Amino acid sequence: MATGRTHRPATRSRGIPEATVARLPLYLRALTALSERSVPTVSSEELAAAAGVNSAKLRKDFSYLGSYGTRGVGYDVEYLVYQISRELGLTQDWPVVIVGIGNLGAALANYGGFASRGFRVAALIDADPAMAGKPVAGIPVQHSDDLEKIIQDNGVSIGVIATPAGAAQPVCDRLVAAGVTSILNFAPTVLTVPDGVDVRKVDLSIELQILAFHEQRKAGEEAAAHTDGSGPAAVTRPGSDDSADQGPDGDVPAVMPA
Amino acid sequence: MATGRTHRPATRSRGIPEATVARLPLYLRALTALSERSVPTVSSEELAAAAGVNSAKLRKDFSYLGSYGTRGVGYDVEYLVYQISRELGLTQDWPVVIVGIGNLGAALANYGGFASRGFRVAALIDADPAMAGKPVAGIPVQHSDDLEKIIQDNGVSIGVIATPAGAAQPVCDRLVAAGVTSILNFAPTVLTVPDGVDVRKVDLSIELQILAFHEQRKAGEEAAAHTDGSGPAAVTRPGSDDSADQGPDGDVPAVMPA
DNA sequence: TTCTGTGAAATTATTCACAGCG
DNA sequence: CGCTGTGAATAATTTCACAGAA
Repeated sequence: MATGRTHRPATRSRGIPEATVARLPLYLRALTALSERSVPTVSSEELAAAAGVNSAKLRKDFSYLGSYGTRGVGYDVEYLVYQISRELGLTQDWPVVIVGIGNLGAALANYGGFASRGFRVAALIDADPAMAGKPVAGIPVQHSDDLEKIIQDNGVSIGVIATPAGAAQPVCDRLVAAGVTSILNFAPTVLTVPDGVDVRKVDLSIELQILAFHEQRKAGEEAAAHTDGSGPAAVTRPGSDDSADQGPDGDVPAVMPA
Repeated sequence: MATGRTHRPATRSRGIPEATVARLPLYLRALTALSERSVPTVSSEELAAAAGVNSAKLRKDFSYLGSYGTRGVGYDVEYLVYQISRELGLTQDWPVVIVGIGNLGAALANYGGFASRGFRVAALIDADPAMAGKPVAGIPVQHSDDLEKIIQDNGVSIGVIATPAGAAQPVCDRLVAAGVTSILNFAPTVLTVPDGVDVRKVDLSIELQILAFHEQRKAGEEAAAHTDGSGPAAVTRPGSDDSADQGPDGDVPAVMPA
């Protein structure tokens, strides 16, 4: 468990449910687009469509922030942009460090949307001495020996880990020791952090595996038989003797008939 | 939901809750690590710790798959690896295309974990003619004119979109028209897809914004005043006159006193 | 009349706690 | 005994549906 004992949901801040918090950026993006098109007001229905949620959910979400709409009219775009930005803490500037400047780290450094709203790449850090000084996205890479100093000098509280899996936990520990309290982890590892540190994870292969699950289900729906037989055929139940390992599809009854 | 009208949860397949499905890859990774260390069995407690969840949840999750454990002992690592792999559809091979070979697309193509388990990068596609033929991660980039043919020739059902935001929806439409039914979207856009197509989204700036929210909350907890004043100061409520706009922090009353 | 804001109901997810198998 | 599997209890989230402001 990333956090030790479940203390407080660690999430229900000011009463805004975590699920709502996770959608605020979505609304904000849709609103920003409207703002750029100089659209003055928007209804919950329209905004919900733009954000890909349903309007009841959106209204409920907004109700946690306050009563920012006008009945019969909708929401003032600019005003709502500001309110959500403030709620998300984007009216201030967050210096961020990226640790691990490989393919992915470099891509992140170059990612425009990164810097766009409230976030600023304060430093790029890599363990490879050969990288040191080399500019990536216009920012010179610094060696990880100086990690602590970089964090402190820049007042960084958000760190992005894009190292290989093996390096992630040590890097995480150093970041946390140096004062980082929020971590975005791209390495395929479960990070252990002390209480009070937030970790969010972005994991490509997990997302693909979830898609594969649903994909398989779809396939099994139309063609009930697709038994491939190519799996590790010799796998047997440890305790029990044999029983039928069923094919990969949908609604077939038993899997382990005792 | 990216899908228009909510039809069917699109998610509750074979009765396995979506939240459980989302954790199976986590368990699988932890189990694979154990397997590589030749650990024969593992208790729910140990495995849960390795996966970063609590053991009751893990047991409940596994109970949806069947009774794969042995009371008093634990779970057979190899057997469970196989069962979860099969459940996730990873005993078969999923050809994947990546569309948009910029920084991120290239990083994805190079990402090892991608190919590692059940997934194979069947093709890289980019709209830039200058990219065509250039190998990335050992795979020659193909031009997007041939997208449909590539999908069909390779029997691709999973597509990864790593294009700029503006190109994402058109690319998505073409992928879907060509037969792709699962999409992993890295572009910061809400994709609209027909019913039956699954979309998962990976969005760096959304993750950062969620972290910023919690970060701000932490800051507000110790120092109630951090009023920056740098926000769009001139923003006023559209309809109403004043009323109490509540402030950004925890439980402290007002910060935006009209 | 239109569209927000929100109680209440429905659904989904998590956690508890313990019966019972090995 | 130890540890799984699971009903039952609790919590979180989503959806419904409608009162009421503009």
